[in-house]
Amino acid sequence: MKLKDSKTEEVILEAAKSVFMEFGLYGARMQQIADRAGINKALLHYYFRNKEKLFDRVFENALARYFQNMEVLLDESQPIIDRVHSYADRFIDFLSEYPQMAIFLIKEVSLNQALFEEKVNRHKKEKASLILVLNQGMQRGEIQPVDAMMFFVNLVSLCTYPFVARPIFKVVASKNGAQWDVNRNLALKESIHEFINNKIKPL
Amino acid sequence: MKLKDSKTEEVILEAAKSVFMEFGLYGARMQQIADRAGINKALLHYYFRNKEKLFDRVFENALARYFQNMEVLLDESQPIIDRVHSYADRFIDFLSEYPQMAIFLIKEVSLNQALFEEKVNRHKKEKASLILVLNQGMQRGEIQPVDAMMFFVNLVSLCTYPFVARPIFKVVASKNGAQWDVNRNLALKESIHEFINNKIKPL
DNA sequence: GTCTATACGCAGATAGAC
DNA sequence: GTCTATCTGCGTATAGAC
Repeated sequence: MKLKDSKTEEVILEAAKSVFMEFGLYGARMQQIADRAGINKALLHYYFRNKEKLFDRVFENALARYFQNMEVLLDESQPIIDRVHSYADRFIDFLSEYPQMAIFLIKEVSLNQALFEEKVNRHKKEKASLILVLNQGMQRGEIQPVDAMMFFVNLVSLCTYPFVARPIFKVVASKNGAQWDVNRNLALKESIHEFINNKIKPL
Repeated sequence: MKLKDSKTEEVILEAAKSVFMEFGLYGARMQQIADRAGINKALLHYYFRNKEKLFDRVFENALARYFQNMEVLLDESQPIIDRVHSYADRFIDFLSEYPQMAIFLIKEVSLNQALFEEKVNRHKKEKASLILVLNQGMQRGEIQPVDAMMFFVNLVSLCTYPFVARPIFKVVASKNGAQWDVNRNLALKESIHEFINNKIKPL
């Protein structure tokens, strides 16, 4: 029955999130986390015992947010194709707000796949899987038949990689007299909506 | 006039490449590079002075290979739309052979954008920019009008992210009774060709 | 050129005062 | 709970023998 969420603990978690997201597990420095939290290094260990455990907490939160996006898929009041459009929009909004999240996930997952798998399983209670919903939509004849897994991969790629590789795209853009900015999100969404319609919109 | 490429130097570079690609600049350990090269740690410093300089050499090679892909775009004997298809295919073949390359680039670029920009400039001699070629194609009426930068981002996303986020996709696939394997490359290519045709193929 | 041994610094973790 | 001071281990880098 612990009602007391220590203020300090929250501050630390917030600082840890920002540092871990920027530098990853191994790149992050406990000193920097302490600095951003405005406290001492030793206090980090007092609250979270060690770096891995602190990271775990941050990672857990990140994963929760990541999977939380999928819930829109379960809104039975909307036709499936609309849910897919919303899903893409939310995905991009999420990444706009936490641009480091994707690369943060990838970095650590690629270093420690087993850990990731274990953690994902803790979040799998939801049936809000795009692939599931797509298959459902195909059975009902609500959408065009597609390879659901491939569609999922394509869609997530279109949404995510612009954020993951933003530094690269910015360089390419400037070398070509083009723009690649946050304010291109709307155009990105439109482009993806077009993709979705081309692939699964009923004729 | 140095004709003599030291055998040891090559072996070290090969080992360094594999370790740096797997763990990144800061994650890589000189000891592990030495181990994979079958030599001693001190010898690394003898040949390359320090870790950063060794990394530089590897990074340089990676960038060269990365940009080398673009050359197919300049083959005037082919219609532009075919070049774009080839470009995508080559991109995927490249990433199949060096699956760590993309994430390797992203990791380090996101940590040190300035360095990346400087290095890219050293490779910019080529006019083989997809964006340039697209604009050319539009002027000639060879392809449908599109936002060239957005098309570039979409296309690169579709090609690259499946490799970058492979661990994640594998987990998702297995949780949904689907497959996500190297041997899905052909299907991935087909999917991307469809995207290209939808976007820019003349009616 | 290649090795062993070692110096050096950094970052995570702990001890212990307050 | 929060701090300062300190220990410890690891990883880069160097010295120096062969």
